[in-house]
Amino acid sequence: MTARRPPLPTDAELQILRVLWARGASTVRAVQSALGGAERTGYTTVLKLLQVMHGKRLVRRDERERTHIYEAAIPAEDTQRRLVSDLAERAFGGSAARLAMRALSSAPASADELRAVRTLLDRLEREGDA
Amino acid sequence: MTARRPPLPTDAELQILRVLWARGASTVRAVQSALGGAERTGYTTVLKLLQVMHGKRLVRRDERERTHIYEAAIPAEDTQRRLVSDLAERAFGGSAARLAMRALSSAPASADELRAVRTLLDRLEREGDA
DNA sequence: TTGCCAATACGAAGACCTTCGTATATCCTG
DNA sequence: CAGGATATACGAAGGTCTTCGTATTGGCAA
Repeated sequence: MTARRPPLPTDAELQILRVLWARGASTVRAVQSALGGAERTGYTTVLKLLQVMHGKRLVRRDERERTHIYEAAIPAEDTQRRLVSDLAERAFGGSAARLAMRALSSAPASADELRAVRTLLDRLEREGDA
Repeated sequence: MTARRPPLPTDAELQILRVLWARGASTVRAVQSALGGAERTGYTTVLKLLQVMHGKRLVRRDERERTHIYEAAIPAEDTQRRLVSDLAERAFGGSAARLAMRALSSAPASADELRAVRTLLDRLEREGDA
């Protein structure tokens, strides 16, 4: 059997992953600061979360130094894809396209973003033809 | 103050809402059957869920007859929009457009669906110009 | 060396979700 | 009218998630 893919991150876990994706490998302390400091989240809370995430293989950990360094085990793109698929499954009968349309029509997107979507669409239709 | 909007549905709640959206107002028994019968979900489980959802105002209930009739309190479109916004917030820095792109590039969409997305895009860009 | 600060590990509390058992009421059939 | 089937109500168990307190260890400065 191959190494299992980790489960989808929970809410608090996703918050931490966002920090790790943005900052790259980080200490617990750095993650905690990025989350808004002690006002928002206690240090041991972040630590515990990272430990749990390590158990789930959502993050990797470098323990060579006393102060451990954590980094996301899975790129943002992959995780985002899986989150979207999950939502499509749960709320859109499995159709990611319907989900995408709901997303586009729900929030006002900038002209730049709309252009980017169109470019992507062009590419997808070309590939579909091929 | 105006009537509060209900919270986002949980997983099991969403499953039930999907039945109510598809079938319209239904009895507990009908929902349970639609979910795959007793093999999949016990009757009292569905009942309890609907009672909880009623408490959260996710569903409305007609109690005039002994056998209550439940219906979704919020249309599928609205709830889907809120679910998408929530995910955009949690995993895409608030950008629904980036979420849409991830959705489109993650799952193969049919040509029909791609056309529909393009049409929607046309409309959005027109409205943006206006 | 002693004592302090910072880090990790661990456990447990409290919240929410899902599931189901049981109690009770109501209806219908014979 | 009695008995069974079917309905609702309620409580509680078991799971997961998030939070934090406390214990312990390692390093460093005076």
